[in-house]
Amino acid sequence: MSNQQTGKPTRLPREERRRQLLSAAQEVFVSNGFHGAAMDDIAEAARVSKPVLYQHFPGKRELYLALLEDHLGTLTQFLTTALNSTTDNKLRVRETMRAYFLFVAQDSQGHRLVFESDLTNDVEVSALIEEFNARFANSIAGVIAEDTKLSPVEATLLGRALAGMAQVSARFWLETDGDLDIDAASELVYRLAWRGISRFPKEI
Amino acid sequence: MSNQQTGKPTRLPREERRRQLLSAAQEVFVSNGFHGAAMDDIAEAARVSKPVLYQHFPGKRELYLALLEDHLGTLTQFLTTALNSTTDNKLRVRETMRAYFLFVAQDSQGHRLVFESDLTNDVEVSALIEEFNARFANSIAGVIAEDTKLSPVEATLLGRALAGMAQVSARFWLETDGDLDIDAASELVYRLAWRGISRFPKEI
DNA sequence: TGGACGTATTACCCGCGGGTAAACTGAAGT
DNA sequence: ACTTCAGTTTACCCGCGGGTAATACGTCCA
Repeated sequence: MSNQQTGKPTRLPREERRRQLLSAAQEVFVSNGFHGAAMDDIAEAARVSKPVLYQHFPGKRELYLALLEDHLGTLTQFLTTALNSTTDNKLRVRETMRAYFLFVAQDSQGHRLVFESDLTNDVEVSALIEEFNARFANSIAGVIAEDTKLSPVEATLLGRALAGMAQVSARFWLETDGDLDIDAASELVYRLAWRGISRFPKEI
Repeated sequence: MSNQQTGKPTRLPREERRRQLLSAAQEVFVSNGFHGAAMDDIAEAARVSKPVLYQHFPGKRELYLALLEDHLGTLTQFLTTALNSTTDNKLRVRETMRAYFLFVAQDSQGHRLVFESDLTNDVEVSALIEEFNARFANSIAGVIAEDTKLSPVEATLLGRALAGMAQVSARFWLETDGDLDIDAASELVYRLAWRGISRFPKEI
């Protein structure tokens, strides 16, 4: 493996190289999954030899984890921004739904690592994802508890339900791009969610 | 590897052996995932030597697919029964949600293969799952379209959203068993869903 | 100018695990 | 009893892929 198709090794400052490696790994992991991605593939995608990879990351797993944490951080930021953008619960739900759609629509395809990981048997991976889901669902549960008289346990279940709704619908929407623009889609799902939870305790 | 801890090989009629192998494979796949499961593990779990496995299934992949199709079939049956159990859409949604919870609560843990597969990069696996999701979401979309004036595209998105809600909340509920019994949990999520979709086109 | 350190590379190791060849065994048919 | 054949086992192959020596190259600083 030569660094450029036919060229000499290009030397890069450590941080820059690291970013490049992460970006190459991202692509390969996204299109092949963790198990389908070979370290050789990633090295090749980065136009670098394998040991370079191991100078920056102790192993494949850690490389993957670095990316996963990265994207979970981004998504968390999207969501907290949305949640804090207003004090009106209705608008809060609307903005949060929109944030989900925006995250999924990012060109990095980071959502695939988060929501379609094929490394779910790794305890650390599943812990990271579960921790994120728990935090997010609990935020929603808080909003629900505020507007209804449901018990914490019940509110948490509904929080998970709505989080799942957001995640699944956003991913589906992305696949069918063109049919519905992002605003129309997220607005629709938001309305579904809001109608579902608002004034919940009352009949029908 | 001897067939019984300390015993001689036990000979079994073909069909019976096949069922036993499937059941052993099920356990191993469920607890280790596809990639974490070695054919040796499965053979050992079935108290059988590896070539026996290959007499019944051409390969690991096919063994996995057999199980996956099996569980998707079961779930499909649960759902169609629920969908056909009434003509009242409200009750239909309720029964369908309940069916989802019942499926997840089965002791076979089959839902893990379906909803937490780590073989999503395999085209056939993802096609099977996607086909199922599409069918189910479209059924819901039909119910929605019947009760609202949404376009097919919009109804489909909401169908996916509700399907995702059912799936995610049922799985979450299973993890926290004890807090809420299955009827209370599925009832709660059903109400969330039904409030969300019923009379959708009207404001708020 | 030269050596020291960080950056790369080539070339290799080796274990895990999917898959198989060949031989063994025991029950059923003649 | 002898054959036969399905069901089973032992013992092996071998490639993929994660991970690692050992080494070369450049650049900065004394």
